[in-house]
Amino acid sequence: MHEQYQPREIEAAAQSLWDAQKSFEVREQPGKDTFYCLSMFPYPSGKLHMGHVRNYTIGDVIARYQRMQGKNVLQPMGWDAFGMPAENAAMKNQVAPAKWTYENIAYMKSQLKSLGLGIDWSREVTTCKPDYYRWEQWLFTRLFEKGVIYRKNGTVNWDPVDQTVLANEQVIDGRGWRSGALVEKREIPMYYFRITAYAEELLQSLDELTGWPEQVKTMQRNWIGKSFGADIVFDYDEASVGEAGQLKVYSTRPDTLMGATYVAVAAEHPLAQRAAANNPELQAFIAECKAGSVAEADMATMEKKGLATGQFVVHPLTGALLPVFVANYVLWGYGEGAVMAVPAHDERDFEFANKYGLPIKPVYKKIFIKDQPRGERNPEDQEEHVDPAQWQEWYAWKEHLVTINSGKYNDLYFDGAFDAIVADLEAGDHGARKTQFRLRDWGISRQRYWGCPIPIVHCDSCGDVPVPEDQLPVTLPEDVVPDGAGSPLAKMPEFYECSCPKCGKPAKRETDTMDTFVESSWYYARYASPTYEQGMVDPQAANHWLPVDQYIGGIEHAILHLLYARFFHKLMRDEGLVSSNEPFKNLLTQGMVVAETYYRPLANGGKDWFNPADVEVERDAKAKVIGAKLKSDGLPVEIGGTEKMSKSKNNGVDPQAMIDAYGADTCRLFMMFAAPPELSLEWSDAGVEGASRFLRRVWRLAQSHVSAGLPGALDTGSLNDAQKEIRRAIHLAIKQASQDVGQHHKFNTAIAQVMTLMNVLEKAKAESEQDRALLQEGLETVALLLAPITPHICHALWEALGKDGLIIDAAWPAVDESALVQDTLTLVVQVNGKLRGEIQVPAAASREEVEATARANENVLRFTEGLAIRKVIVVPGKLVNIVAN
RNA sequence: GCCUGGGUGGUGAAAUGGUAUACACAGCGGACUUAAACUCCGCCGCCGCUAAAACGGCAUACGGGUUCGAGUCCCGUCCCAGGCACCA
Repeated sequence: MHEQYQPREIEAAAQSLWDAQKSFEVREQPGKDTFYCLSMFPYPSGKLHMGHVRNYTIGDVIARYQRMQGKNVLQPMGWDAFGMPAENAAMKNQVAPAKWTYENIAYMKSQLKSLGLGIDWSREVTTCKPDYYRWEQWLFTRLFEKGVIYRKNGTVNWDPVDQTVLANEQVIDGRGWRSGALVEKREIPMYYFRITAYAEELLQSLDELTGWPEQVKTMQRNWIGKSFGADIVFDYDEASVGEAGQLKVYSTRPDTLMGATYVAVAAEHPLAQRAAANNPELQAFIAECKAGSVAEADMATMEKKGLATGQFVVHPLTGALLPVFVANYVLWGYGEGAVMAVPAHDERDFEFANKYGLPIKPVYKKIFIKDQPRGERNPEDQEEHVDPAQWQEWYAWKEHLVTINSGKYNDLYFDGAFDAIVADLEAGDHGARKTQFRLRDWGISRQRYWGCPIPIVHCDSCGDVPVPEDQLPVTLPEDVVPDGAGSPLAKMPEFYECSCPKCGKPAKRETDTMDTFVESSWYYARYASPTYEQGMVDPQAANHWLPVDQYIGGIEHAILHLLYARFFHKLMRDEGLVSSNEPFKNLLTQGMVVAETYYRPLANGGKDWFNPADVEVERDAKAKVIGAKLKSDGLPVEIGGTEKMSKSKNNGVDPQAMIDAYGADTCRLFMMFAAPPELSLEWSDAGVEGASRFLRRVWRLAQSHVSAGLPGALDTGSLNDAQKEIRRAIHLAIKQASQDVGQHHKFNTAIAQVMTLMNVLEKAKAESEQDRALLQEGLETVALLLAPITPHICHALWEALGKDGLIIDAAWPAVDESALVQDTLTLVVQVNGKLRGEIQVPAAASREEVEATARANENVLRFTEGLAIRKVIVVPGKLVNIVAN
């Protein structure tokens, strides 16, 4: 064993041994428990960033821990290789996206290997390769024939200068990112996955996902957004509209229909179009509604504007005429493209009504009633105006709402009003109860080059014809450099000119590609049989490994990716490819990696961002940060706060520099120790130094222990008190680290336990053979507990400690409960909840004995003097609280 | 705007409703060293009292509430972050 800790040599040796022995290549082993540990695969953007390192370290720790539990562990890796950044890089550097992507993959793969991840590289999957996407195209054609995929118009951001469709990200303050032109909304035909047909199941089966964070399930539930309401039909007022007809709206609040004072329609709605025909003002407003991006955040934060059409519709219950407005916040393509407005009970409608002087008619009032089942009015009910202070004391009185100003529907609670009004609408054929979802069908057409071609041929005679299986894949040419104006494929006759698979006549191939979320929706299943050529997945292999036991990835994927993957799994299930209902049994969502930002304001109002590595932080005597200056010129810079590491803020720290300087183990240890996985992690150079220091301490202790020769076996029956304390520390660490790693994935506290154990072991005597045998047990424990986190150093320690076999094949240590037993316990004593002293009691002491000892405590007597003791609360093993006044 | 989280020392953080600040980092003091690095030892929330301690008071974003006891549960407010369907 070398005297100094030399991470470079140790890590290279361990990694080449694992490589040579194919230690992490797995195959199906019937009868052995499987554990499929999956981290979200990276987009090959160039080099690894800190988020990747964190994500894959967490996954690797879990995978290695499960292996030590005796499981057959599958941990694969691949590349989410299609996407926009490759096209942007291509335009900037005049390189084809394919070349750029493959070079990035090669470099990032070498980086991942240097981290020492226990990955089965024989299963590597790359989504931009035809042997992967051909199966995506195959499934597409099956689903198209089944009607799960269909074509309709959708709204996109249109850059009128570049003549191209823009992603939401490419629209900055309503303008195209390259041209600077004002963006418009435009309708184009697109293909859609009918995800809404699975809305109910996607909602219901969230309940089965007991291994998912509640937070993520709540977000998905709200996203799917099941609501109970009614369609409500308003007849056109023929005099003002000029023709007969009906306007349909959906509302979750038909109970407030009596308070509706106007209706609002989208700019594209037929009523709006008709009214605009000879109304230039309305035409201008409709044009204005088309400006801006399609992003919902933009729509929701923009100023709510509207314009009266001069048209009216008839209230289905009262016969009153309600004015029809065109409003920019009503979206065509969401529901009916029209809403009824109840200003008294909806904040947005209230604001709008005030702005345009529309009537506001309340149909509910507050009452306070004695708490009892809803629907039963109590003769003692209080009408409004109960003093809130008084009300809080009368806890039995609860606030409820009952209808007013609603004619025959007066004096009802929500349910009663809802039912009565919907019943009348149904009877009058002007509405119907309806359950609706907020979830919309998934539009997957992209007018881009670097994506999976949509396998459809457009034939003048036969319509949209899916490409037959024997003509798949539709291969994407890999030597194209896009120019940012429209889709390159649409300008390549050699790509789109073809003949109809049905009738053989000349036809045109679809030139749109698929949303890259499609590839990432099923890669986890392909890993089970990555080279299978007879189908999308080998059902036998897929069912052996799936569902994924542990999925790990960023919280930013809580909705879209995770919902699409769940949807795809159900599609594959319904194709007979997999037998499970859900793809991911347990989910761990990691927080972001953030770092401080530094900048200097520029004359043009912008900011010049400096990398933390180039900045020197100034502190006061108490080490509080008081300023920062640039290392190169020594002049001050502004501190911009901690943010997600990004190119735009120039606060990224390259993980490679850390790996090169300290080694993979230090890097992994720091990442796991700095914060629990779910929290965001702040970058700290000093923290890395600390992690490195700890590993050197472990190495030094092991080295001095081993250099004196390995001791004989430990005799646990003849330990002195000091040795018992040390052995207790060893097994306490095992117990707590096992819980932290195995159950809660709190690697930071598990590491803290091992650090505490190291503090004990370093102070332990190493004189007698028994001392040294105990130290041997302690060091073996440290190596085993750290093995998943810092696998290289532990690999070397295991060998140095004279153990047979590799530590990757060793079992996770077991707790010896007898080592944890204590004779006396320390309890704290409180008086009225305030800490007043400590007492020592025998572990077996009765409640009475504990109470008596507590009451006899000097400080307790001081604080209870002159007071009557009302109550004594004894929490076994913890504390005594004496209540006195 | 809507949905979901978060806010604890100088910093990262810890705490099944039961001793708030474990474990680290930074800082300060000391030992070792020709010197430095490494390493080791000690101190380290704020305030009061004190020669020093003992001791006491106050602190978990802010304001209320429930409880013998609240960082943790409930109500309200503020701030920060993630997502919002074409970034991945």
